[in-house]
This record gives sequence, C-alpha cells and structure tokens, in this order.
Amino acid sequence: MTSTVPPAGPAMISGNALASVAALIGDVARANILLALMDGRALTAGELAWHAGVSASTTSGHLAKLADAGLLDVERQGRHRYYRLAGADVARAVEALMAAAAAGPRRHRPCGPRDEAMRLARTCYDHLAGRLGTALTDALVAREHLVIADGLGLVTASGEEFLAGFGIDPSVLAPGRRPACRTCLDWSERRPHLAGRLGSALRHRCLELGWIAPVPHSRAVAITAPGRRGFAAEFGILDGHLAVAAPARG
Amino acid sequence: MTSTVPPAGPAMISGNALASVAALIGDVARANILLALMDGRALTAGELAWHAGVSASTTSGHLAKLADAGLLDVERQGRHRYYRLAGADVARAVEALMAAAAAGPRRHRPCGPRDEAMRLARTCYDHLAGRLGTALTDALVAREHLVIADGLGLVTASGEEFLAGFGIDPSVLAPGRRPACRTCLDWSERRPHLAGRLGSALRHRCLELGWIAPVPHSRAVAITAPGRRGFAAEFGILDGHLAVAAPARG
DNA sequence: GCGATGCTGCGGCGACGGCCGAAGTCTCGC
DNA sequence: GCGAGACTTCGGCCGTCGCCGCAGCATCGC
Repeated sequence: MTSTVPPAGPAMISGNALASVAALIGDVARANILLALMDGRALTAGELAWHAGVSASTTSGHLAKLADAGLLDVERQGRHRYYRLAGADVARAVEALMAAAAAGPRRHRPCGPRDEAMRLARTCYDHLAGRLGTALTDALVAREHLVIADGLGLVTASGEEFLAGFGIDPSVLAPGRRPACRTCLDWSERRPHLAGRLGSALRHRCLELGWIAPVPHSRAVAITAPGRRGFAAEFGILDGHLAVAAPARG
Repeated sequence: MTSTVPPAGPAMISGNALASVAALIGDVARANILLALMDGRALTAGELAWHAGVSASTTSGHLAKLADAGLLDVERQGRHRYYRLAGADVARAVEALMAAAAAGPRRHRPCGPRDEAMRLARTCYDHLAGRLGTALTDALVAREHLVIADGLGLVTASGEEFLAGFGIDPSVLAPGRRPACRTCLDWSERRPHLAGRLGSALRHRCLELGWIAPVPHSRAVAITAPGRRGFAAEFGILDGHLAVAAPARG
C-alpha cells in the first residue's frame, strides 16, 4: 500500500474540482472581470473587456469559461449580454482568496495610493466594506444593537428598534426570528464587516439617503458631505474613525 | 476617458494579487497538496508528493511556491520538512472555493462513491464537517443550545451548560463573553456547520471519547461503534440522520 | 567514516492556454 | 432594408509552466 503507485492520491476527485475553479480565477484577465462584478451589478461583455484589459474576442472566451463553470450568470438584452456573479458563494470565494492573498506575502504588497478610495469605502457584492463598513459594524456593536461573536453577529432588540428608526424595513430582520445578519471578512481591514440581508439593506438605505455615492469605474464608493454629517449624527462615526491608521475602536 | 486605453482597468493591482494566489491553487497537484493539509496536520514533503501524485522534485517546486506565497508554513525537523497550512485564512479560502465549485457546474459532478466517507464525516482544518458536522450543529440548534442566524451562531446559556457537561472546557466558550463560535459553509452539504474554537473543541472531545477515528490517508473520519451510541444518546443523532439523502431536519 | 534516505536545484522537453485579428451572427436604429 | 454596433467563433502564434531525471546537499544510522 505504501508502494510505487503514485498516479493517484486519495482525494483526486475533489482536487480536480478545486483546481479547476481556482485556475479559472487564477488568470489576471478573469480575476479582473470577477473583481469588476464584485459589486453585484451586471456588466456588458464590452465593459468587462475594458476591465480585463484584453481584446473583446479574448474576453468573450473568458466569459464563456466563467459562465460555463457556473461562476457567472448571463442575461441577453438586445444586442448586449449582461454578465453578473452567479451568487454570493462566488463573491465569498473571491473575498476569501483576497484575504488569503493579503495574509500571505509580506513583500509585494505595494498597497498603491491608487486604491486608497477602495480601502476607505467600497461595495462587496451587495454590502459595504472598507473602513466605512467596519466602522458601521463597530458602531452598532458599541451601542449594543448588534452582538458579534468571534466575527459573527446577531441583532438585539434595541438594534431592531434602531434600524427601524433608520429606515430599514423590519421584515429584513425578522423572517421567523432569523435576523439576516452575516459577517464577511474585510480583506483590507482584516476584520469582519456586516453582510447578509442586513448589510445589503444598510447599503441600500445609505445610497437612498445620498450618504454614499458610487464611483464610476470602481467598486469604491464616495462618502458625501451629507453622509459625513449623517454617519456622525446617527452612528457616531467621525472623520477620525475613517482616517488611515485609526480603526474605529469603540 | 472612455477612449482607447485598454492596457489597464482600474483594479489591476488587486487583480494581480487575486489571480496569483488563485493560480497557485489552480494546479491539480498543488490543490491536492492543500487538500491533504486541510485537516490542519503537518505532513512531510514526501507524503505530500504522494498525495499530489507527482515526483518528489516536482512536489518540491510546488511546495516552495506555496510557502513563498505564504499559503504554507515550513518546519525543519531532522532530515524531514514538515509543511502545514499557514493559517485558517487559507483553509477558509479553500473551503470557499470548494463551495463555489460545488455550486457551479451541474454536470461533471460524478460525486464518486469514492468520497462517500468524506461526505459522511471529515475534518475541515480543525473541526468536523460532512453530514456528521451539520447534524451536530443541527442538534445543538434544535435543543436551543445554539442560535443560528442566517448561517451564523451564538451559544445560549443552556448551551454553555450542556457543552460543559459534555466535557468541553468552558474557557473555550467565554473569553470575555465572546463565544468562539463561527460557522463554515459545508461544501458537500451546502449548509453551515460549526467551526471556530468551539468547533475545534467539539472535534477534539469526540476524538478523546473515541467516538470518531481518523482514516489514515484521508480527511475523512470514521464514526466508531461507541460513537454511534454516543451521538445518539447525547445529541439525538440516529443513523438515519447520517444516511445519504436525509439531512437531519430537527 | 560509510551508505541510505529526504529534499532541493537545474536543464530540457512538451503541452496547455492566453492572445490577437479577421470573419461570421445577431440586434438595433434610421 | 441597410449599415453600424455588440458579441462570438476560428485559426495560428507564442509564452508560460508543469513534468521528469539526474545531480547535489543535508541528515541519520551503523
């Protein structure tokens, strides 16, 4: 049994599955396509070609492979084809990879000033991430509207009240006593932020209030002037909390 | 701005980081190496070569790359070199990829009888997964020892009591009121199972009691005869709950 | 000391896969 | 209808990377 029969380890089947999906993400053009879709919107093949930085025909091939593997969903609309992430699973895998990548090589992390806006605030699939995302989460925890247990959370009674007052539909929180509150590891902050239906609702409400605004060709979101006032008034998030080396502590 | 300047989309930096780590996992030999290490143990280069199904020299190259990227840690011991996953981040990324892979291509999932043992019960980094893992989680939830909110959980007061009675060190649960209870998406069951420090402690206790036993060259674990009795008596998990098409429902 | 064992580095081979441009299909707007 | 635009398919080129065997270093056991 310990002999010279190398051609197959025990877990070969899963190994192939794992490798094939990872290899799919492991191409720079495709990785950029997935990142461009991480905000949950659907983009056309042409837009994705621009994001990928390769020709339309090459992009088309990439998109076919991604859709074929079930990572992307396609929707035809006139002469456009809209591609979007196939689901939260895919987004989660991408974020997990980013986290593993950030954890890894100490060198080779230039952290360009380029993505400072991303680190400040961005969308992650359908919720908020970056310093704003974690600060919001921290604020809810500090006021005991949310209980985070080792990275995961539950909305308290006072939290339900507060969120309702903030304009979030209570039905988001309580379909049968199961508050739709997940957390997601923030790859830039290395701490959890709010995801799930609540995270999605929070982002939606902030957009609705005009507190944040999408940045055209990026996952980043900008915090507007009313937003600064609002986050301070409603959540106690001051500019200092969003400054570079000051993770909101309490 | 919308013009002919394709050579770089906005998120190029992160795209490279994401792609490089994914490409690393995206090779069958390396994927098998990572899977072999998913139980959290450290294996020698030779053992990993066997798992990878390639020659020792090829494996050496793969291991160097993985360690270089920070996915693996090395430890020299005499003339052996022991490799282990660099951290839970890496394990989480691998599981997330497996989940995305399982979600994807409807076809091409032969689900060989080969890994039926894995689906029944296996270790996932340091905790239990598979039908046993989800059944344990379900059992704790059903008895209100654990509250799962949209996939995430908190141990209740009765849960602390119960777990202490089961022989789990209470300090695992309460370092400052933050029960170390995460969940992890089970790639075979597509539902959450218990992870984090509590998940780890549960697995450890089950091993200690002789309820489960590691299967030599696999992440799978076997459920022993005392284990079957124990899981039934303590958790109400009957054989039926572990049978193929019967996810423990209550 | 010596040989055996475990692991790594190097050179060369071969194949997989990304890339592009040109041609083909479909849809829209006039 | 007819041209323009969006997207895909095809063929061919070329670089990258995984693979192996052999040689070179360490370490262990006698």
